[in-house]
Amino acid sequence: MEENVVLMLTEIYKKHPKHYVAVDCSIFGYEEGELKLLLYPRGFEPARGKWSLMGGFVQEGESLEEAARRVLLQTTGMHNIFLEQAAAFSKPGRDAGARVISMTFVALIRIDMHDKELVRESGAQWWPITKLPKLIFDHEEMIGNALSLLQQKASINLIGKELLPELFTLIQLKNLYEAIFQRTFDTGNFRKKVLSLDILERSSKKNTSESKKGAFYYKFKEAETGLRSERIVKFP
Amino acid sequence: MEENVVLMLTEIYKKHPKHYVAVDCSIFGYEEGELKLLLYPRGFEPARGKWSLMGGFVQEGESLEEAARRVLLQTTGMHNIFLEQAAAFSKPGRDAGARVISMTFVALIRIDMHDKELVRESGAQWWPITKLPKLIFDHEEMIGNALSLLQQKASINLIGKELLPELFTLIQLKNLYEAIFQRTFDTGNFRKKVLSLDILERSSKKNTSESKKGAFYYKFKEAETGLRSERIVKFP
DNA sequence: CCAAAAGTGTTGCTTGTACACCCATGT
DNA sequence: ACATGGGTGTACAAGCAACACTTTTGG
Repeated sequence: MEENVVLMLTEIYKKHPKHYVAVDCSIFGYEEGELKLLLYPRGFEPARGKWSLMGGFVQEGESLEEAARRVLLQTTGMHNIFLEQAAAFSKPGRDAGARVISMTFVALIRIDMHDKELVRESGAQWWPITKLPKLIFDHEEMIGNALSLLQQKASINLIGKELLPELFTLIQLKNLYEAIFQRTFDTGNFRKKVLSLDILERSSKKNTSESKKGAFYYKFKEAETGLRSERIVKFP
Repeated sequence: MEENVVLMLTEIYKKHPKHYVAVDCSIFGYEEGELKLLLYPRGFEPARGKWSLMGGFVQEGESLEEAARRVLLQTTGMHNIFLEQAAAFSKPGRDAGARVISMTFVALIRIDMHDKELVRESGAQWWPITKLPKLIFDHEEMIGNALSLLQQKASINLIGKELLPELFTLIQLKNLYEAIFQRTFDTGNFRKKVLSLDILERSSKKNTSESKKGAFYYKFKEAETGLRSERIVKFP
């Protein structure tokens, strides 16, 4: 009897096809004043060796997020990466190898924290967002979408915690924002805006390597888990 | 030889499991001053008869968007519905019947345009967003997410074209926004803001049914395909 | 006439933007 | 001493929010 019910249960599902489901991660980092993206050469046919986003297939017992975290751990060696769903790409012909539905994620990591060995082994490289190589399939569209989302997010939440080192100067933060939005911001106005949010804390240390006068290091306050969301910069 | 290559191609994919993929649509409409959602009683086990979002399984040759449009056509009789991806729900245990990965969509429709017969046949009903019934699985979370997205969108793009009749008064538009954000807006300020966008056109007709004085009907200008995006209301 | 909704105007406050200017210091 | 980036101050414009006021018309 119990078996019978189970049979009926699965019956309706069985009428429908199953699909390969993958995740692809746009991994953003910030280094040398540039916003960068971690890309790797695809390891299998078709399009082996071509540049692509980090990705992987979703397994039986895992959610999309878990699959994305697994991929990130494998390629960067990091846990606890900031991760957010972006969009699904599902056109039947999008992957030349098979019908694959792919969910994209935006990941933000601190370049100074990741496992450089692991990355080197896989042949992955950091590419400045302004000079990306040609990518497989629809990965360029994925990146465009991911960048829009990052801009969207950065315009209403102060980001930086995820991309900058523990301590950073306001100028570095401004440079990050300039890299994300590909435009300049007024120094004074940017400072005022950011400090008015009251989520940064000035440390006593100064960065003397980038200027003669030296700039105070700041860090994100502990408790503030980004709960407040206010417009940081006008966007678009 | 050719066969051999194809074999190799598919080999790597074959190592991975396939999944049921579904779409679930949060169908919003606006009627009698209330924002409403179209729900229907689930037609099969498990949870047969319980309220749920309109959904369906993704078939072989169709994208997620196409699947969503198919579902919408089947249930409302309408083509060309405004549709936007929301989020993916993929926790392994989320569907009691089988492991199903579901992509949610936000659909906006004009209640006056849909096929009421078709809706009645399926047993579907329009529920005010403020008084929803209990829903299956994680559909309540899906709706919460969809509503946030709708608010997000409405805060930077003037919506209304998708939800209101061809001709509408500014008061009706304000009521729509009040229904979406569950708060009131100042009449004068709302008018000024909306008209300053210069995307509405005043018709010569007046609506005399809702007031003694009568209110001018407006409509969206033709060419303006919503390309401009400006903050309409502060959100949050 | 007057209640009620439509529509306009005024005012003060907050925010954004441009830009001038002072500060500290290594060379 | 001065060039260089760090940091502050000011002044005007734009945007926002609150609310008073005028208009129209059916009952």
